[in-house]
Amino acid sequence: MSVLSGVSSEKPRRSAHSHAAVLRAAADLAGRLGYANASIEQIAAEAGVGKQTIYRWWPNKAALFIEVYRGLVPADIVTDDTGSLAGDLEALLARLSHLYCDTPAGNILAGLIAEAQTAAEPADQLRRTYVAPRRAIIGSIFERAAARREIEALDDPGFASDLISGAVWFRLLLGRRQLDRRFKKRLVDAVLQGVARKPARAASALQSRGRDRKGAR
Amino acid sequence: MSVLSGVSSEKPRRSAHSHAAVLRAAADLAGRLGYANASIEQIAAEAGVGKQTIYRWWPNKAALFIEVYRGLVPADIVTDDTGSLAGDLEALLARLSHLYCDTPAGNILAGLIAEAQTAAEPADQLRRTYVAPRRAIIGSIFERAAARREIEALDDPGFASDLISGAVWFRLLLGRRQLDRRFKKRLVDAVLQGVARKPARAASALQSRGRDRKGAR
Amino acid sequence: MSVLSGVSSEKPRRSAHSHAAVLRAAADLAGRLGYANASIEQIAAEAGVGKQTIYRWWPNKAALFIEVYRGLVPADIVTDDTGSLAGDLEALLARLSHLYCDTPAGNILAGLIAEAQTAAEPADQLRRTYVAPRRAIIGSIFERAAARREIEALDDPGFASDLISGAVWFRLLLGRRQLDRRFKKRLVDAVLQGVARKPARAASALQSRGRDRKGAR
Amino acid sequence: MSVLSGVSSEKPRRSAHSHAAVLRAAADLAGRLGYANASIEQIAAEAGVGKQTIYRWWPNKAALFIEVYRGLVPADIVTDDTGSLAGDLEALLARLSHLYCDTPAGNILAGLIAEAQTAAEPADQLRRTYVAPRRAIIGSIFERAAARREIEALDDPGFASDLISGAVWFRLLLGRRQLDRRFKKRLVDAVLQGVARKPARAASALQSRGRDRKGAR
DNA sequence: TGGTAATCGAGACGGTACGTCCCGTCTTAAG
DNA sequence: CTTAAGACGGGACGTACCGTCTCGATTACCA
Repeated sequence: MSVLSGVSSEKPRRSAHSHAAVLRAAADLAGRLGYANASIEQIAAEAGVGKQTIYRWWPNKAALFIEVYRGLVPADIVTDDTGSLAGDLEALLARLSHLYCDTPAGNILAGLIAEAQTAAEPADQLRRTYVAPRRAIIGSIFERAAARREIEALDDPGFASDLISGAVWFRLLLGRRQLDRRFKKRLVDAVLQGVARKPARAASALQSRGRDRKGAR
Repeated sequence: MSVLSGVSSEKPRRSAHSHAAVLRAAADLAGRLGYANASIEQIAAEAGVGKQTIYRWWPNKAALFIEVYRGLVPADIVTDDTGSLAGDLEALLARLSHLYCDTPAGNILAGLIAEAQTAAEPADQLRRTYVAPRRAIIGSIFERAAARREIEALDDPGFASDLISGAVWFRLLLGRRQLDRRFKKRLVDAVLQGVARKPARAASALQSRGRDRKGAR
Repeated sequence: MSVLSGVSSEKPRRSAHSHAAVLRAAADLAGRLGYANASIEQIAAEAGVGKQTIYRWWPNKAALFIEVYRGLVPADIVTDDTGSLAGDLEALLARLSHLYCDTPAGNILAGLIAEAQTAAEPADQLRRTYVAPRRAIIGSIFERAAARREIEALDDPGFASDLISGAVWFRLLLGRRQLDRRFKKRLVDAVLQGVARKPARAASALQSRGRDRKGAR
Repeated sequence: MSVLSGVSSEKPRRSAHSHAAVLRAAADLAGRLGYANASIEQIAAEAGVGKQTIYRWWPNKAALFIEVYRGLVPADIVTDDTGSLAGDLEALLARLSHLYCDTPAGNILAGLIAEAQTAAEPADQLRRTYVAPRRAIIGSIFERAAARREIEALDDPGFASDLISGAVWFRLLLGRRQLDRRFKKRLVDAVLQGVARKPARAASALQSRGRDRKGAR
């Protein structure tokens, strides 16, 4: 079962058709014009829907686009087990790169984060929709690694997640809009050595990394 | 001399007073209402300035706020040498925390990044005003550490900078709006172990901090 | 039996209760907000009725309010014989004054007339509901006067009616919203001398009136 | 000097062109669709003007249309002296008939009167723009007649005016939208006999008119 | 006496218009 | 010739109603 599912039963949405059309139009326009320039007016027109229908179901633009964002994140962003922590992280980075470069998701997310600076409610929803699932995904990757005794269990998986998310985010939104091979490599390395600890008694593992335990807080 | 200064000689600004008043009003309004809700109209009114005066000197809202942002970053964000890499990073984090939590800088930056997703020119200016100076600062911190032979010189200081900036950014804009002690500690640790390498023969460096290092890659 | 009654057998109205509630709510709202500001939406809400129920029984707002108007005109607006033309006219004016000043009828009528300028169907209905009955009433007053040989029969009673109705209308809708004693006096006088002719051999009639310049009423 | 002139110097209207275009478009649309259906939105569009420009200069639709109405009333509605009261009144009726049948003035006036039932301010303005000038015109006709000793001076010229205006109004707005020859004749007769009094020693006056009881109509 | 159709309230739907805010440009008058 | 002030054409906001359209839930009539 997906981490991001099970959210659709909020209200008795009467017109499933209109609902879908609005989300589609919103994603479209955000892709073409950017979050800020995608007006409710245009979205309504493009969806062939009255403005009121939008305002009926979403309290504000942010709420609408949070649902749009949710729809853009594919279920399979939670990756299969590749057998190694590095492999899992690389697979995730590939999927994030695709999500933010080939869909309007990056643009939308930037707009949402900007809006979240001022309004409290969008901020909360954004944390629930974006931060929490992201931490869940990355957390489970580390759990898997710990389960296969590749590393010890992290005592703050949220931090690891934020480190990765922040780096990706920074690179994509302020850089060249792509995650090059080198960047991905460095990021995986930095995470492996910066936040992960080798398991205590791990003969073979000790050789491969030789990192010791005391002092790293 | 500051890394971020020396940019003011663009045009023969007739009214230095008006210029300052606009920047002050813009910072004020962004602080109170957020970047998106601070309209040129209000800024002009609050500054006691004609709208045209704003449009004369800045091509668009983003350009104005980039200058506002620049003005909010204090010269002393480039810290003195504390004698250790960890110390320097901690000092920087403290200053960033202050900048983004106690001034409208975070709010403005979020708005600018959102705008940069759509428009090319603000994106460029933003990279020049924000990304580049930030990399310069962090780069110089690592250079200092290499000079005192605490670490080897990094072969990609930009990556280290982005890793730190991204993490801070993520935490501040999507989290609790503060960098708690634990987070700062973890981030410094992760950077030290994740991107820095000990110098080949590192006798003196070991002394400079009680932290032991043997075997870190 | 009233001149304006006997119109209710159009359809098998299922819910007499709803029907009445709608008319009541409409009259109420028109009184409080004016014809134009009384929306079908509010009327439905205030009547505790679905909008469809209103649209089912009345083709448009004008039709609804024509029925409301009809309901506001009391049966006894057709006055008893006071014995003289002047007396009958004065009695009518008193009733009209009450109707237009103490009920929303004036407000509604103004709205209906405005609407009738554009739409043909409301115009027709308005003539049937308002102009025709008014002419009938005033016509019968003059007939009564002719029958008692106070005046000769008018050859255009419609004109006399319009003259009176117009004057009342003008005064009420554009003036001080009341018919003062002096106005009523002058109007009756003007009608008596302006449209009525004394009967050819009118000995008795002259007595029955004894009205001349000085001391009328 | 015209009774209805001297009103244009209210504010420093910046764009005389826009001002005229709005009035023209409003008159046009009211003529085509009626007062109620002429929306500010359409007027702005047809005039090639921003909506705000309309709201800037007129507080509401009624105020705008009062100015439109004022512009539709021709200066020469104040007629030359025809030499007799009957002639003057007939000339006025002819002009009113034209005004209300061949221009949107009637439609607009109906809308304004309806609106005046609810709002106080439009009601006042309407009295100033419509009722007062009308009374002035008709009053001066009667004054002229008194001056040439055709009748005695009226002690309530306002009543005479309202009687005429009301009759015309009623006929035009609720009838066949024209003032036929017969109606005009009857109205002039009724006014002459109903509100005007022959002068006490009226030898000359009788000559000047040659009109007496027999033969009228 | 149970079935079935019309009617009921509620209110969602695609729309139009409202009156307001702001955009970026243009005009005016004062200095 | 630059200001502050603010009008201009325009686009979007979020709201109120329009008249039509589904919904179940009564309800009243026929079977």
